[in-house]
Amino acid sequence: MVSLTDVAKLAGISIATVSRAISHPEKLAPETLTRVKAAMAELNYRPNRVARRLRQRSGRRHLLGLIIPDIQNPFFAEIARGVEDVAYANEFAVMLCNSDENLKKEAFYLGVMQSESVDGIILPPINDHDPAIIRLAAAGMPIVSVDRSLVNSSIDKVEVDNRQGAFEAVDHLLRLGHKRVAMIAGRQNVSTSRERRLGYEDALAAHNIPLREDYIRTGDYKQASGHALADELLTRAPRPTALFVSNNLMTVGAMEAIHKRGLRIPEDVAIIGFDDLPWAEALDPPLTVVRQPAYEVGRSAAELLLKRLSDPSAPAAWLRLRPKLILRSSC
Amino acid sequence: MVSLTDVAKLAGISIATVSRAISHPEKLAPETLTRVKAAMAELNYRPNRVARRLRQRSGRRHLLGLIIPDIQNPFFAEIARGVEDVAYANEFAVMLCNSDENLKKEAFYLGVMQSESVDGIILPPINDHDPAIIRLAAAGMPIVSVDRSLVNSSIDKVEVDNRQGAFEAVDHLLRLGHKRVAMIAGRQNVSTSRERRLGYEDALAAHNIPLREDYIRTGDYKQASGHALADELLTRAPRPTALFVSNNLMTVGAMEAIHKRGLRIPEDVAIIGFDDLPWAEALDPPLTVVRQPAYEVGRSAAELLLKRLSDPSAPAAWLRLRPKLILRSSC
DNA sequence: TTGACCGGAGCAATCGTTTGCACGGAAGTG
DNA sequence: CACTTCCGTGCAAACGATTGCTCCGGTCAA
Repeated sequence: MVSLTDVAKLAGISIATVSRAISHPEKLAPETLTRVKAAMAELNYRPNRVARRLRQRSGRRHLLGLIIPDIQNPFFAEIARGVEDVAYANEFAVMLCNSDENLKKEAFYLGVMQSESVDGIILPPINDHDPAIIRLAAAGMPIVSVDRSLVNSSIDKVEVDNRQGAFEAVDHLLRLGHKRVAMIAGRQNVSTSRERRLGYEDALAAHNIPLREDYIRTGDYKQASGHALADELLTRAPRPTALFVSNNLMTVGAMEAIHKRGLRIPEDVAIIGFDDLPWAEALDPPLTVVRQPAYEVGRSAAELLLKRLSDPSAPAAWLRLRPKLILRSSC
Repeated sequence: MVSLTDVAKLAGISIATVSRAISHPEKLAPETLTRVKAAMAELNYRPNRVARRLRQRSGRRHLLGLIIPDIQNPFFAEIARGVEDVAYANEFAVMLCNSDENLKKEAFYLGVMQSESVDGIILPPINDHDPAIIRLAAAGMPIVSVDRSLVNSSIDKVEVDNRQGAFEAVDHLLRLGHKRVAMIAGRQNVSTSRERRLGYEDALAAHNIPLREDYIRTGDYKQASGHALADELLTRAPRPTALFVSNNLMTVGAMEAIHKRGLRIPEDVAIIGFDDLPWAEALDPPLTVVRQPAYEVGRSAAELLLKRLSDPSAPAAWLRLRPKLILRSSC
């Protein structure tokens, strides 16, 4: 690797001046600057990001951390793309890790990121009280929580209006005439799942339909869970005529369960999912969903984080994006 | 951040000894070791990875780079998981970037990785001659190419037997009695696409079916491309009775096109895709595919890279994994 | 003429580790 | 008892950058 020293030697100048040629070019005599630039070009010099990060104060290290539950979930993959695109446009690198919704794993990666001297971290908290995050934020690490939120914390956050989204979904079903709408909910210790459930309840109430507890089943987030819970719900008497499923993978699982029972969608059972899928169009039938603007969530989070770095004392920002109902043919 | 100095002070000892307590504990007097350990625990000391990487020689820096075309493609997401799981099991961090199949972007990220002092890089080359990679490898950077290969280079690689996979797919169609099997191929400047096309030709030849050039269309890798090319192929006279599509996203696009024309799968047109999808089961109809062991590709690549780091002079390894035909209901 | 000021450049400390070398004392050997 | 050997530890030099401070020569105003 070519270092400052090599460039300095070639240009016949001190390394301090070479360094300034990069970060404060206005401080050099024009003639010196061109000489240094020529030397850098000749040697194909590239600053060493590691050394730079070691020396730099926080906020100027050009590295940011992103911890997501699972990169194989298209929702998080889309967030990741949003974050990355903004990051690289600003010459930040991104360090990405998967927590698998596991607090220990998350804590481990938070440690790695600290130890890698990231400028800040973007992540969906695993639950409302995620202690590792709260501690880290209190210690001064810039953090932006996305998707889910932490209770009574004053960190920057980007969320989606889950309650509203769920309301629209269920409202749509009810307007189509469905009277028996069941729900497969997600882990109730994450804010999004709770809000989606509230939205479901709101919609029922708005249509004067009594809430039936046996029409609500709570799972985790995995495909298998959606499959199993749909199976259960479809044995209820009377059988629900529509299903509202709280996340993408569980929706796919639920569709499988419906197909396996030989029921037709939407004739026998209508289904609507939270989160869009890139191939929702090709599913059987094309799936009606509440689409979250995941890319924008990632983009906004990264922008918020960069803003925070340049102004650490600004009040915490709270962005709330609107989801959108996408009608296809499953209802 | 707590540093070696803090621990050293608390333990009443020099930083050199504290450092050795971590990397060469056997060199310390047992009593000293316990004292140091106690101090580290009390202060909750965590070594600074940046400083460590700056000092360490290549191969012991505990960071590896992964450049993939697009994290939103489930195939690459699965590879990424394989890489990450192995990496973190060995206490390596992973730096992940998306090249978008763009040589410039790739070259940029290769630069970033060099500058981040990664120990090695895993990536599918964008094309056969990818100059930036070849140059970097020649300069001594350990590189493992996955999925696709570089011409006449002696770097470690992990591939899938694409020709065999394609053969099995098309052979399956022909055995079912299809006589007119069309193919949507991928970019012919990547090895995998070419091999898949060869496998297609092999199968036709094995069944004594003449190759019709107008039954082959070449696209890129995107959904839209699959859609458009399927549209074209379906206007051929006589119309193909089966489609073999060379990658996952194009397959979804092709399915859309078939549906849009009101044709039924598999009655009017059978379809078989290369690459599995997590929700292939829920597609209309459940999609028969050639499944690549993507997770294993990632895992093996990471293992190969780690092995390479511990033995830089070993001859280049070349792993070839077998894909598997997964029968569902689209044929 | 003198002193203040300024622009441009270099010196050297610093970030947190790792590690070759030196040193001191204890143990072993003849 | 003198000499080597060895073990445990510390000193200090790296790694590659950034940056406060100093220094030097020139300009300008009084």
